[in-house]
Amino acid sequence: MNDVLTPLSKRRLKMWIRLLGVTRAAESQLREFLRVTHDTTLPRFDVMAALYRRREAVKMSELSRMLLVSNGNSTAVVDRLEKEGLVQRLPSDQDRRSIFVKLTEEGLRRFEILASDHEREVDKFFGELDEAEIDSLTSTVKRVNFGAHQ
Amino acid sequence: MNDVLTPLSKRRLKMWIRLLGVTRAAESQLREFLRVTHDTTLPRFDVMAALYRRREAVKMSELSRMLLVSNGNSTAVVDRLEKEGLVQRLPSDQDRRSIFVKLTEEGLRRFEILASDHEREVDKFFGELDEAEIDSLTSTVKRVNFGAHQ
DNA sequence: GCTTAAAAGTTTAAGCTTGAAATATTTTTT
DNA sequence: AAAAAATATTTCAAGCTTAAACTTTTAAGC
Repeated sequence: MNDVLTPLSKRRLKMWIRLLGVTRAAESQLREFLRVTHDTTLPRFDVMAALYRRREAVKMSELSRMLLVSNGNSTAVVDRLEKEGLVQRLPSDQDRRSIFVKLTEEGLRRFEILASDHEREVDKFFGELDEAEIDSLTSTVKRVNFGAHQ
Repeated sequence: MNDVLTPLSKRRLKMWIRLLGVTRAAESQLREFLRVTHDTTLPRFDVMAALYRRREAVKMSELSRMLLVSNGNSTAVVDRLEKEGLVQRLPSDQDRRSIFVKLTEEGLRRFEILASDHEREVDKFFGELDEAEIDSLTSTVKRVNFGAHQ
């Protein structure tokens, strides 16, 4: 199964398939969790998390870059969060093309609860992995990120 | 950065965020590749790959299970592949509720080309990783899969 | 200053995805 | 055998996602 005779490219492929499987399973569990216990979705959580991390207003385009999604996508998700009163758009003084987004008071409050529950859920999913495995996986994956993609 | 004082749950969270980032970047590159050079999509590729792996007709419900997607999702993607003449539905003799799907001749031909190009693209994306890293990552991820999820 | 190019965001059409409801069939219970 | 429960798939509405087209604004080159 871990055949040293198997070409490297095939092993990379198998790795990718595994990786994709785990990621989808985790996303599925988190989506279900967010839906059932917090009546929200993963994309909305992701946007709120990105805004929370910065703690300051973020430009729409920067948000898209942070989340690796298209601009149109950010627009749609932010639209919904705005309708729910969790984020607000702010025009820029410097550049009238730009629009900043930030969490509202309510959004901030909600996210902090959300985040700790989310962390617990992630912890549950990856509970099998010990310290060494976590750190090794993190650093390996980090190396892939540094490979100049696109 | 790799702080041993950081609680395990926080490190699991960081790992998950990294993992998600890499997976999305890879999916994005593969999607682009499939679109530009083969005029197809990742979900269609995934369905064809699942059917190819079995080499035999697969029940709709089994297909959904293999891909970790909902039944409605499989129905939609298979609909499109069927319209393109790449897969066909076959009613079951045993159980008139069940429907089998399989690649057509044309679908088989197309997939074999697709698959080798896809493998090359995956290889390109994960090119940074050496043998040891690949195998370590694969086995770690495999361990997560075995944790009785859901 | 004027023209052209570039950048920021939104809109649009098409496809993907989900969970829930609906349909049809089979199996189990009574 | 009839009723009830379970299973297999599809349909539906809503939301997510993308690439491409479009609008507005800014920057660069002349």
